[in-house]
Amino acid sequence: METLQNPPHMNMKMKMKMKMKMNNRLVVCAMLRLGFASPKFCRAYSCCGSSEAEVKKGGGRRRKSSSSSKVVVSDSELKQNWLSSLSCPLPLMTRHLEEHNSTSELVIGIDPDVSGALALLKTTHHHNSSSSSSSSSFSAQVFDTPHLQALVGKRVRKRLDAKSMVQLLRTLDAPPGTSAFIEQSIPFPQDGKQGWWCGGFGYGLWIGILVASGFTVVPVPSSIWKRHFELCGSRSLKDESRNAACSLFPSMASLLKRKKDHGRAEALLIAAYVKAADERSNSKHPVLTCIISGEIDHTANASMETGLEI
Amino acid sequence: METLQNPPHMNMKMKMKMKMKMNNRLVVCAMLRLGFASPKFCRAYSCCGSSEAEVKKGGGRRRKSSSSSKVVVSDSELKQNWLSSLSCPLPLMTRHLEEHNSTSELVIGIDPDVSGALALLKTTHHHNSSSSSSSSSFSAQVFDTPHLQALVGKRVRKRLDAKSMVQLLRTLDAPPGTSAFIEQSIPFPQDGKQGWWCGGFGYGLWIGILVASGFTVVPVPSSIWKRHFELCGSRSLKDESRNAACSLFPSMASLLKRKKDHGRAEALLIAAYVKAADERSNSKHPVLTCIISGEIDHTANASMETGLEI
DNA sequence: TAAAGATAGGAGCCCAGTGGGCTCCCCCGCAAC
DNA sequence: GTTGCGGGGGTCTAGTGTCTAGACCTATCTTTA
Repeated sequence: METLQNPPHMNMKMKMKMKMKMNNRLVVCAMLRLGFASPKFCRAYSCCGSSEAEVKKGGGRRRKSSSSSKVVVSDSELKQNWLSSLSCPLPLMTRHLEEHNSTSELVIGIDPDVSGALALLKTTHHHNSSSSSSSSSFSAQVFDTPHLQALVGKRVRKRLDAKSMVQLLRTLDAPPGTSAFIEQSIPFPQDGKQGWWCGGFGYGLWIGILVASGFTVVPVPSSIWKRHFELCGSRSLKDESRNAACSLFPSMASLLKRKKDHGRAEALLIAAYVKAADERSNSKHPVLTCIISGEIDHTANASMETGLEI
Repeated sequence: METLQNPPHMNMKMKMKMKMKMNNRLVVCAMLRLGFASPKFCRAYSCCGSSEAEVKKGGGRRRKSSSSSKVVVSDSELKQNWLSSLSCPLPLMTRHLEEHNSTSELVIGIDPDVSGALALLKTTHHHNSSSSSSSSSFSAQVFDTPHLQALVGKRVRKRLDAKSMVQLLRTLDAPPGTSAFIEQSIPFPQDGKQGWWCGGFGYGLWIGILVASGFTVVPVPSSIWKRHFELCGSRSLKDESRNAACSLFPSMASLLKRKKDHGRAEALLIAAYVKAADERSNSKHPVLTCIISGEIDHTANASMETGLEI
């Protein structure tokens, strides 16, 4: 007997619309706090101060030559849909979230290159009763991305090791829904095809593993955190980023001595940037626990009308 | 406090070597049965009839210009390492494997393109006591790969939907270790960079999701199953593959009527090819339960000396 | 092993015999129906 | 909405805003220390 079952992604557009109505405010506010969303992006959301009509108009771009008004969703909706497609709740996620000790926040930064790295920042808040300022200590870890030698064509090349990546993530013992910030793969036009392929492969492999493992994935363009650390200068950016990581994490200087430790520095800086943006927002809870908003999608059919707040 | 922990992929080479000693025979025999391994490839394995010295010599390629003998592992080892890096045992996998009802075999075929599909073939063996021939019925399902509209540059493009892919895989209710055969992404040199990027992205995303979800991933070049179904002809291969899928799965003809159903046909044919190769081998158990061999790696430290057989 | 510099690159299988020969897409934008 | 055809293509953010300017890599291979 051969059958076709409707996959769960059918009627996605309708589900997305409903979910967005519920989650827009949380997600956009989180992105605002992080500095990921440009004012224009947020203005397009009705919950952030603009009119609903502005949402329907779309972002005003990409109609350079297409005169037909085939745009049914706005740019903001597209961005939001893409972002929310990068986090998938684990079956037991809700319970774990409640059991999660919220006094320590985990942030993961990932450089997805084949010589990249994964950085884990654990921030523990100490609410000092004797002073009004609450200090926070953090521990940082960095792991080189597991890779192996593979035979591609007639050559031996480095490829990411999916199994070891999965096992590495499991050893982190991060609670489900932990936010993983991954640098976007944006190759240059003059780069070779193999560079483009590898960029997409590493990016996709990390996203797939993270989403399937229950993490909340947020892509970050490299220019974002580089500007934050004032690394957008002209010369020797690789060395500058390593120096910046050394000054932020002095005890990791021994791990950042070599040129080839650039990937470690990048992963650390991504995580550090997110942490800085998080603390700047004065939020009491981990910022990106809001972004996930995945369990709402999971229970949308049951509590569609009441699930406006987590 | 900042620390660096040695990731679990350290000493990978040594671990790989030990694991290969244990798993070579099983994996290679499985690949032989499937027709994935060329005779030359298998000859390089001592367990398949050749001498150990031949293994150490390497594959005899890729030393076109490099006169230095820097090759320390053979081509076969590289291939095997890559293959074994594409399956990761779930923590509770061993138990689930034993509980798995072995009279039904699942095979997953995947076309990783953005308009691709996933095919699920479930074979149920009927051992008819009245006749000597054991018949087998199978059910086929096919799912379009979930995708969404994303804003890339100033354009709207189709991108794979990671969350829906994960949820789709969960609805399959496949036992851990189920084999997923995914078509390899091999772009052409004259193809554009975006094609190369997308090929790598879809390939990596599927692999990441599958490995993290506990599936056993086996990449399959498209030429393999196309030759098996004698589709390597010259003209209108897209239509031919759809016709072939229709004849193999007559009741799915309604799902393969359009040109754009090419991805469904490809996924079905990949799964059908694997099933055919599986049955041709007259194996009593699902062939690729052997390939996983992941739990050996998981317990290698404990039972390194005794774990020669599963 | 690490670094620097320069350019932007297929990959896989089979057969015959350690290289040759042959195969294979994909994405994306636009126009037409 | 689907098909057919033809060529191989950056993308992102922020500002001077419904466009422009300026920013950003990567992989792979060879040589040198």
